Amino acid sequence: MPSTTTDSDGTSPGTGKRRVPLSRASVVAAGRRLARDEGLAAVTLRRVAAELGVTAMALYRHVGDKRELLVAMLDGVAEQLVIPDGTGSPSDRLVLAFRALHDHLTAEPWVAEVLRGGELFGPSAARFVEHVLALLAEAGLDDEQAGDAYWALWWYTFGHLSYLPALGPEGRPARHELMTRVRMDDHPRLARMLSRPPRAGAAEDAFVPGLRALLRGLLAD
Amino acid sequence: MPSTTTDSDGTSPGTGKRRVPLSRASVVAAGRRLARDEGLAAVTLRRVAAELGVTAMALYRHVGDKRELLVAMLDGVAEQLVIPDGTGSPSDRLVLAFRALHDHLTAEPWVAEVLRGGELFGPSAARFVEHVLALLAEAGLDDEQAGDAYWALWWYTFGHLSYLPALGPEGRPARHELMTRVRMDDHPRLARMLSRPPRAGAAEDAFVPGLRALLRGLLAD
DNA sequence: ACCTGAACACCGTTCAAGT
DNA sequence: ACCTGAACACCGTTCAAGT
Repeated sequence: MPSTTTDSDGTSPGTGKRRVPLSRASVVAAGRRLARDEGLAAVTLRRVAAELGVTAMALYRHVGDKRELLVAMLDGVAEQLVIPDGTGSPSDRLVLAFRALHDHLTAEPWVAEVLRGGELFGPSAARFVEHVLALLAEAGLDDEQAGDAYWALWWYTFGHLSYLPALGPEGRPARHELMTRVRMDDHPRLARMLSRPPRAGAAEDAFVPGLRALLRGLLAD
Repeated sequence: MPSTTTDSDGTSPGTGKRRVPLSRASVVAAGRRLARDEGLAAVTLRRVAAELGVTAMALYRHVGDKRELLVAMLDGVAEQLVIPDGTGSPSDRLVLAFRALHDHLTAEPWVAEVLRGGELFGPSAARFVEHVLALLAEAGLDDEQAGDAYWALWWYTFGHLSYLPALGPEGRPARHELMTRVRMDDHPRLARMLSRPPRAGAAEDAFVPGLRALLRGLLAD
């Protein structure tokens, strides 16, 4: 019945029978494709299933529930992260690591959204955390200091990723609405900040200086 | 019909007729009460309406749509923020301001969730931004530097607020699940970080030192 | 003017049933 | 073993109808 009524799923269905017999990997891959192409909101079990030419209930045989699907998607991203390293100071190498993380996650914005859902991270992200903790130790921090510093760096990075949409072109209407509702006479500096032409990639360019500033403060005794 | 079948709304309904004739303010107040007591997920138009002894559709006369309700709730919180100030250095006064913001928002965790939805903030938050920008200027930053510094401070604060649930007792199951799935032999430092007894209020206590570190880096020429 | 009832197009999830 | 159909208990939102 739905095969004749639905017409908005232009990819795999239409070929009639499925080639591959539906595995956990294919479900997760379909989820990632959907998230990348149409945003996290498009990742519903029904949509993912449709993408695979199958009903939503068939997915439960492979993923448990939706949360598990999202975590699996997350872990796929973490797995693909390449952590660059160098021969400079621990601080320089930390900048390198976090910039790589930042760029990697910026390329797939839905990841920040899932992380906001409360997930710490998948197992594959452990590599990154371990790498950062080792560099912080090399810089002279003890276990507890390194732990706190790791979280500070992550909060900064995560906050940045979360606010990219609001600062980018997508956030224009919200910023405009705000400017009309705030009495700008009483807030001259805010008015200047909001009205300043948002130079291309300003938010991205601001990330590294802020990161360096945070590191300078964290690593200073 | 629903007045006899529903029995889970213990507050206003049950008194029979409503006292107050349903205003925008009462709708927003009901939303905040619900968010505070049962979390943001409980704030559905149907639940808010039930709380007021009314149908969901009645709300549309007063709030436009759900997003508008959430922004109005947000603005109520911002309005109640008291920004303390002192006579110390700009840096100390910035710590004072952000700590007040942090404590205020920690008390109502749903706010961070709404902000994650992409809202910059409501008009009432303009006071805070203006205050911070003025202090950054006093510390010697020009408009552009102050703008970047403001965002760095906000990213840090927002990231912290977003991760509080994951680090607190609520996040225990997720942390535990993670520890079982990661090969901890390969990640000794991560293992130590996750297994360390999370001292009471560790995340809260880590906020201010990280904030000071960030400020030190941002205000250094 | 203000509110309601019924409906629409969605969700995640369960469960008995098919092959 | 693997998938489907139908159903349940929800969402936000629209629209004609009531008072």
